[in-house]
Amino acid sequence: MGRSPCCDRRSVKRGAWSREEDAILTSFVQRFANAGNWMTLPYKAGLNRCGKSCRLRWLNYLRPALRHGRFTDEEDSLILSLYADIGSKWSAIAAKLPGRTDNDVKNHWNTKLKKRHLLAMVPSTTPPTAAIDSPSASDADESSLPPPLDEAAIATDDGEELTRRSEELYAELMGLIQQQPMTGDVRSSSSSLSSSRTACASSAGGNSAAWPVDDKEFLPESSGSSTVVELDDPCAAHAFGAASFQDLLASSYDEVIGTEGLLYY
DNA sequence: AATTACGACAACCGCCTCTCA
DNA sequence: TTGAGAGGCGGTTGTCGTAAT
Repeated sequence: MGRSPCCDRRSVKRGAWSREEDAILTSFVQRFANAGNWMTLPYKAGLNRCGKSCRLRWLNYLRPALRHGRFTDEEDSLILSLYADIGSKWSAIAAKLPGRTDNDVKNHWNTKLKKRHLLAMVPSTTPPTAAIDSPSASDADESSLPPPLDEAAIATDDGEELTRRSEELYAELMGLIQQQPMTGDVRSSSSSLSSSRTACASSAGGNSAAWPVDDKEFLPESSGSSTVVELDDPCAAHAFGAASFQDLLASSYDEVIGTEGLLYY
């Protein structure tokens, strides 16, 4: 009550993310990973989305090293155990499950494990038949099996493919940018980048929290390479001048990808 | 074949906490 | 010390696919 929303809901897009949006967000976050601000990201990247929505999309779905798909028996057991200990602290529980997000764990709990938990709370007067245990039994049977090959392959391939294609696009994009006249002296020296970073950080309201991808495991190896260090600047999109990240993507659309679509396959 | 019920999960909402000027 | 802004988190809702009737 009386609390202003973080963004104007009428002017930002809501609902399911398109593949193009995913690609833009992934490329942007991976490239400008060292510092940044979720609230200004949509503007910088040219995404018509709320910053919080971008953050959520990245953390819960696009972030590398995430594991999608069914939970294993061991994961189920761990969740049940941790829930008994600490309750619905989903972020804390998820922290114990590599590759899982709090949203994943929460959803899994609400759809499956809650029932199992409630059944376990039922006094043992009810016979522990296979039927009673069936959610766990059947689930255990299922979850103890490896995921269906195609499903696992799809999940893995999608993630890797997205990263790979993002890398490719970015490389192409950077090539085009190198050829474009810059409105500012962005590339001239690392010192100018430093000043750009400082200026941007202050202009962003001083709250310059790093992207949550400072964890090295989430970054592609190439992102730490010396060839891209100069561009790992959260203000680089601004420093590009009038062109937002998406503008640049769009301008290079035909040259890089052709007219078939951006990154999606 | 059509309809309904249900499971799975992505996304949103709003409150709380933290950081910084 | 305090207020504003941003991030984090848990609860909830919406949507889609599929199984059951």
